[in-house]
Amino acid sequence: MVIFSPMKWTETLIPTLREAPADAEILSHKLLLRAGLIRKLAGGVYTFLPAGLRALRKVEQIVREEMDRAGAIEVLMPALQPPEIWQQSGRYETARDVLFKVKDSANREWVLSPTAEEVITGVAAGEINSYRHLPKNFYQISVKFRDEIRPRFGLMRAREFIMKDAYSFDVSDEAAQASYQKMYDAYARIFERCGLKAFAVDADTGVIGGKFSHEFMIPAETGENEVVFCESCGYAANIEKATSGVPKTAARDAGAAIEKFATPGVVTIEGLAKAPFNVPANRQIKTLVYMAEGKLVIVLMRGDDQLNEAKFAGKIGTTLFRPATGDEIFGALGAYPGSLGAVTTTRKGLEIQVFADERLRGANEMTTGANEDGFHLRNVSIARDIQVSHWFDLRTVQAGEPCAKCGAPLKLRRAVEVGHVFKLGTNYSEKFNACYLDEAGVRNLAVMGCYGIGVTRTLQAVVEQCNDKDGIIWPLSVAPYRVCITPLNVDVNNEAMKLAETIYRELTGRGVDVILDDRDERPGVKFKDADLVGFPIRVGIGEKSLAKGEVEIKQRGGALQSVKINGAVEAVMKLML
RNA sequence: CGGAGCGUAGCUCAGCCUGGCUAGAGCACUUGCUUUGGGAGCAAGACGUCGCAGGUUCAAAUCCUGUCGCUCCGACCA
Repeated sequence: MVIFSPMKWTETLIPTLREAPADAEILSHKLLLRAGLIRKLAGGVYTFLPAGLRALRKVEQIVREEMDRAGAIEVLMPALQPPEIWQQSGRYETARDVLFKVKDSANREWVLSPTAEEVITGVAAGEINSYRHLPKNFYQISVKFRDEIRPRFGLMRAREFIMKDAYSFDVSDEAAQASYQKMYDAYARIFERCGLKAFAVDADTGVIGGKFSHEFMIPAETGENEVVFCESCGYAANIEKATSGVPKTAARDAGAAIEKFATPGVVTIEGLAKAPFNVPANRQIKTLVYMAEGKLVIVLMRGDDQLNEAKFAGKIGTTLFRPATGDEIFGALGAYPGSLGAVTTTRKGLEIQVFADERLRGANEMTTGANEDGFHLRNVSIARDIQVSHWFDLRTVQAGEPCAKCGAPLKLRRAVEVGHVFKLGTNYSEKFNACYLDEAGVRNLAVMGCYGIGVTRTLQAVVEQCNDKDGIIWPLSVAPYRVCITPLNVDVNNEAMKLAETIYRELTGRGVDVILDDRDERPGVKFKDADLVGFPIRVGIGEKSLAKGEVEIKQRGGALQSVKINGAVEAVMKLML
């Protein structure tokens, strides 16, 4: 249990700023800087100053308590990891974009841990041999490193950050499901205790792999995720994963022969939708060409739909793809983007795989590119004219589409991802040979789950959600100090200061973490700073209230109440229940 | 990785276009006086290799080249 010692303001360091540094963009980032909680060392790399560290430790402690309560056991794994284990899992390649690598003086390469499946599965493989040892769930709270393409928004997307990661090992799928549910429930409690309104959504498993996953999201306009949700039945999913009940493209009277027509200079869906062509976007087939692990692939979407790259990555089994260049496309198909199509007779490279979105299945009388610059084809029937290798749901859901479950219109909102739970299955167990002997003496692979919480990101999410024009409004649970005592005169012989010291000692004696603002500053400065830093409860002691035998107690963002001096401590305690 | 913008005092910024003497303001900091219930006033003071490296020039914060860093947008729709 962490002990939170009391503190006098002049003895710690809380360097508040009137103005936010110019490189902070979003509110929570500005507030963390202005309130003197963090300072930037480099892009995506931050120092936690004393008050910021206290808030961080409180978030960590909540996480720790809930992990322990859920039966997880704490470990600490190295941040410095040999690249061999990353090669063994295959993630040296698949996660190479985010892996930080360093070299030692012997020129040997090391990986700075962005997560620890490789290490913990190795431990499990070595140390867990029997069903009697299972289930086990290991967690750690530690610094992680990710070579983010673009760090931003302070702690929200950092190169170095603190993450709680947990890894469960079970004897069976059912048992793993129970472990997953325990973590899911623990996460809900953690975010609630942090004062956050979090909700869980179906999510893509991404580079980590695995069977399915849920993300815990905090609604925020500045969030980097888009979430699809249904207010009627409760369906919620990350846009990368979301599906809807949109109808397939209507089939019309078939039979008309394909007809090539000139479309000089028209290279966009919008262009073809305008006069003189007037082909609505939903009667067009969009032909996308990607280069995936050295091979070209064609993706067909309806003209008014957007390809969802996360879904696509899941279907082709790699994230290592990019849009093909104009020259690559011309070489294979004989036309540049804007005039492309997958009609069999016009395709040159028949070995190219064609992925098509389900919404196009059965569509006819469609228009698409002719693989000849300046020409398109009309009356295209997918079934008749295009060889589709794979049909998948590849489209991005849009707001207002009917919910696949209940039909109510879906909504979209932005959110910050603060936690992610994965049902992994046996991917990593296989690669690291994490096996156990069951009761019959048969060798089985352990079934895994993994679970992450961005601790530093969660802290900033609290700030993003809890603030007003004056500054942060910390929930009691994670406030750097719960109570700030503000004597308006700090002379040691002054009655206000004497009373402040008394209340400070009494609250401290009752285990309350309290800060005494003993700075010799004008009242306005102290009030402004207390509001900015965001202490939940402020006890004001000045001559005016002293004359009435009272002190003032103010909840941050709430009303001010005057209480008799001898009832002050009780009144404060009552506010913390 | 591509594009755009920005690097001048601890913070916010001006000065740069149109080169010119000891480089400025506000806030913060130090000292003194006054003030003291919501970011005080006056006075004095300290704080800068103008991101770095080249170049042009009699002369560079200012112009040119390179480089590093920071921020934003994008990295996708044919």
